[in-house]
Amino acid sequence: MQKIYIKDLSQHVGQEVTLSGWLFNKRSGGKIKFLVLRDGSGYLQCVYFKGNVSEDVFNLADRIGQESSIEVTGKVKVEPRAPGGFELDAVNLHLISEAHDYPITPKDHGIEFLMDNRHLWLRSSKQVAIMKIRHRIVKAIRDFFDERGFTLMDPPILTPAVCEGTSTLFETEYFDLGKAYLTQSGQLYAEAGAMALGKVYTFGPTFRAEKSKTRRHLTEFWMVEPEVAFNDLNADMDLAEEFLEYIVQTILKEKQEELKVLERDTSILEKVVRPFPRISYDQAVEILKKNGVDFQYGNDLGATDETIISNQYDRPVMVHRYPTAVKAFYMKRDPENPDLALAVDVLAPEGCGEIIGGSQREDNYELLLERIKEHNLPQEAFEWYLDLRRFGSVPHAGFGLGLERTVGWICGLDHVRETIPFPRMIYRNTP
RNA sequence: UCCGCGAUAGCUCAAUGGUGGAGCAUUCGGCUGUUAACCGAAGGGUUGCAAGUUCGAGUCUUGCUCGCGGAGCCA
Repeated sequence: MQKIYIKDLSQHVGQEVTLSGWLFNKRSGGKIKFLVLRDGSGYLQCVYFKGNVSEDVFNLADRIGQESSIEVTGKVKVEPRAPGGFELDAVNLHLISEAHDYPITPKDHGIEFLMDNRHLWLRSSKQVAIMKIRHRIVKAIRDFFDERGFTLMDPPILTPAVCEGTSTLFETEYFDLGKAYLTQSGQLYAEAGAMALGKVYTFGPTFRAEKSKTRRHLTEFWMVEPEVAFNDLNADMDLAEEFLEYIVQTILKEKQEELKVLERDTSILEKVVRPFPRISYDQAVEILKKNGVDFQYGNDLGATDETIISNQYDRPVMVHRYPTAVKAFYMKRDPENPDLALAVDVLAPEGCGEIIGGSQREDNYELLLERIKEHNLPQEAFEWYLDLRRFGSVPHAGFGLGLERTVGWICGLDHVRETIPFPRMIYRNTP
């Protein structure tokens, strides 16, 4: 028999079909049982009338517990009273594996309990919706760059130490070569790729051993990092803007059902269209001062500062030209004011904070070497990176987008821990 | 790392320093249209760990452990 999934039931109205899945919920009358089946593609209410099935089947329907795996057979009918609009008039029930005392009941649970049971929590309808949206965002990201002539280029996960200090890097032994570290970013490798292929993007997991305990931080998260030869900061911002619009509009178009499960207010997402406001760091500081924040010029924007700024707008806001002191060594200085870096952060609305950080890169050999020395970085570790400026250096720019923060924003979640199947955080690395 | 809050039944929570309860879940019974179904009954406890105050501690004090919220940190 052909395998049928719940999402395709509209094509089988009036037919007798068999579906397999798990018992999601059960309600019963004396001679009627409502078994809600889930199969990963949807939910289906199956009705067992005492007179329509054998006594064994009816007793089985009465007995099995939540999350028992089953195979149901019956006739598909349109039924406005059933969730989803379709119902199965069941004639048979086959038990695959019986379950009892499933810990996650259809009532409220605390976050600690749910996180301890993350492997089971993933079966809940909201978690299923989040995972489907995450998947679609990943596809939208790849489609966007693939359709625009970018080449996906995977950077290494294991890297030598190249950043300032090792306190935020996860460390591991690497044969006779000493220590290796889990990557924090594929950017420097993406720059090498851009010099080879013009337009590249990296997309993979990155790791930060920061002792951050906030709703926006994971120790292991996914980042997509495009890098484009001959782009300047403005072109970088154009790309970021088009990219975010594409992702949000794609999800709005294709994932309405999941957004509804998540009770997401989509009117906010509908406003995410170009152009996004672009303000300089100096203008951002003015906004903070107008809102009564005692902000020290030259500092980086804190979480609450970002919220105040993004609340001024109904769509993502791009803040550019930060003081060089708070930004990375490889960012190019603004030729009109060497105290500023040609950097941009994109802040998502609704207090979600930074989801993109990018910059035009320093392409001058001498200036880059100077910055490496200023930051007390080991020059020998950067010789390969300096080579990119020795041999055919060009202006180039790129950015990094945090996948989990983006998923959290689009899904309207208040914590990134639900945006990845098995989150890794400072105080949790199980299950 | 800092500030704040918390830990009581499988889960979510209640309990004036004086006999530890409820809802859900589980088990049993009832119900032919339920929508987190409903109705009736039963079982279920080393109140996170250790010490202290007290005639008496789930409740007050101290320490520890674990977690949660926030901050800092965060190319």
